[in-house]
Amino acid sequence: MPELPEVETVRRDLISRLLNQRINKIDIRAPKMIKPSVLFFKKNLTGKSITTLDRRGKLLVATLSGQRYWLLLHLKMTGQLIYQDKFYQIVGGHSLLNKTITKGQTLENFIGGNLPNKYTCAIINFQGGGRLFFNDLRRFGYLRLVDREELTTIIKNNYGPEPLDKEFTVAVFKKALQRHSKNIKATLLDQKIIAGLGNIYVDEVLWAARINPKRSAISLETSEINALWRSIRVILKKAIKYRGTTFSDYVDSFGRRGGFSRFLKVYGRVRQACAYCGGPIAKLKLAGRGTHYCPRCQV
DNA sequence: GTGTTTGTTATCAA
DNA sequence: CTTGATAACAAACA
Repeated sequence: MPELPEVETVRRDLISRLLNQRINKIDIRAPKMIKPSVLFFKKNLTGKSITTLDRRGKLLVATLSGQRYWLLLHLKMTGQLIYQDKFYQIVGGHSLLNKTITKGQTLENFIGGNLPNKYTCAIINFQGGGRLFFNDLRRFGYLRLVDREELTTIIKNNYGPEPLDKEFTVAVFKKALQRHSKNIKATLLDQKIIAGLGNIYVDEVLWAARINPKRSAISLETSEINALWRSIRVILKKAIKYRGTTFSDYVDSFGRRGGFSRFLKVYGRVRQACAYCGGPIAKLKLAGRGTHYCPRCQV
């Protein structure tokens, strides 16, 4: 599931690969995922280039040349953005970049096979021969072209502070938590309160801070808020460093799995031993989501 | 056929 | 106003 570290990994890689290249041709295979319409999308994207690529929470925001429209890309649950330049070739049934595989990557790190595949929803072709594939098995994701006003409104109405920004101080965090009486799991999943966390990282940061996911946000002590704030920062940064978590479908822009999966302490580890106390990790449903935690450590 | 997986939005009830 | 629960979206898997 692409959350902040996964989207950030894709963003950084794409910046170094496709910025300022002219978009030549757009191939849409799943029209429902294109907003406001395929016709409008093609008309206003063709001939442009992406001049900057930013991220707000889990949303990618591409500024287009001309500064009239912005391209929003959301991967939702199973979306992938895979970029292949003109040097890609087929090796052992997989689409691979020569340069990448010589750096010590193995075939096992790559999933997805040749592109396009049956999950390819859109292909953006660039002048230099590069191609950006937007794949989405469950088709929840979207590509959306917006003007400046829509962009401002969308970001203002839907996204709280960026957890890795300087502005996200522990004081800001504390103030936000104290406005909510719902459980801390649901609070951290709320993108308006803090942007970018999803189900995996919420479970992980709560375990690291030893806070029970059922606790109400407003009930947290100052020491617990401090611990939680630190856990969020440390875990997100480490997850970015290791290029995100692959649990099912996420891959980076090279089609590679994330490296953070082996650092997961609770997510997907029900009945396995807690790294703190050795007791079994439990699982329950909270905020409509599978919630993993250690009942002995997280009180 | 049933339940489970989740990012996000919509809807309804309390 | 808040919250919580549920469904919807879509596809795969056990």
